[in-house]
Amino acid sequence: MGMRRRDLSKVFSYELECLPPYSFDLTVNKRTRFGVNWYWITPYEKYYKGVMWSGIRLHNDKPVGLKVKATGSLQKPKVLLEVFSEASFSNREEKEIVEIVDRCLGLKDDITSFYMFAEGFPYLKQSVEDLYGMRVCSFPDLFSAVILAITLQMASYGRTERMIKLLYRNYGEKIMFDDVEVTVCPSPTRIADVSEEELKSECNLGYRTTFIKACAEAIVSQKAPTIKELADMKAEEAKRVLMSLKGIGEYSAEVITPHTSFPVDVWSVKIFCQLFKIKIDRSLRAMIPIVKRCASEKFGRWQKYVYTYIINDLDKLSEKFKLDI
DNA sequence: GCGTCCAGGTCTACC
DNA sequence: GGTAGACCTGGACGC
Repeated sequence: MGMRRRDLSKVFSYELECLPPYSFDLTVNKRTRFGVNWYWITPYEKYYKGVMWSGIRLHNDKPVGLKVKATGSLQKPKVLLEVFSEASFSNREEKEIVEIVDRCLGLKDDITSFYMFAEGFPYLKQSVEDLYGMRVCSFPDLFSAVILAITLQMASYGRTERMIKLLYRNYGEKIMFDDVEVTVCPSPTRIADVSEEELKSECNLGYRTTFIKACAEAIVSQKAPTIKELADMKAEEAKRVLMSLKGIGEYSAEVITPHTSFPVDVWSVKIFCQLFKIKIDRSLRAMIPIVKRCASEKFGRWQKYVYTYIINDLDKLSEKFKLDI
């Protein structure tokens, strides 16, 4: 395979505005699932002393290095972004990069309204206290979202992480900037060019291989929308379009969509039934639509925030609310 | 140790 | 318009 490494240099910096309260640390360094840290943009990014080095791809697949840090305080937050690349950017590209980072950091989310809403639910009140300032992160592009959604299917946390890391290691790209090395997401073009046999054996993807490849091809041939296009659609429309991709069912569409959603699976449905006091009177899989309906009625536009705050606070919630996980 | 079972979802093929 | 059964890999469990 022999991954070439690109050396990038600084092109521009930008100060992003964000609505308080904002915790950069809790947002980019989510400690989900009992001490396990989840990545912000790539599993190979570096986070050290409040500074994040990560990388995205632009529309033309060109890798871009990001150095992001928060200055100021929870109540007077500022985010400083430095951008690295092999070549300079057009104004439009600069704008695209800033928009992606803004969205991935959830900077413009009206979190104060969510916190007021959360007052009405004891478990949310607790989570807000525990994770004060945390935002929901969006995805930089459709393909990285698709990779996560598909590798989450029918797999333990360990297996998901292994598949993702193999995909990034084998087919992603190494970039070096600010003396830090980061591996970015594979481009859909690269994955579309790899044979199914190779992809399957190199990344242990199992039957998910076909799904990943079909999605990569749909993106390359522009049959799939961009994240931005999905965001501009109505929520139901975005979900419908996502579900028309091979390997993307309801759960994956809800993981990927930039709109609010509640991506319950057979593992998390048990937790939500306990918190929402829903009686488990059938198989866990059959409980999923019931829990989803309940979440939609109770939480409306805050569903994704509710989901993320609960899932990221299970250590404390399970203790306090005696959850059987 | 070695087989067997089945999972944190989706598709296909049947009603 | 709804649902059983197959599907990769690999961890859990029975012997």
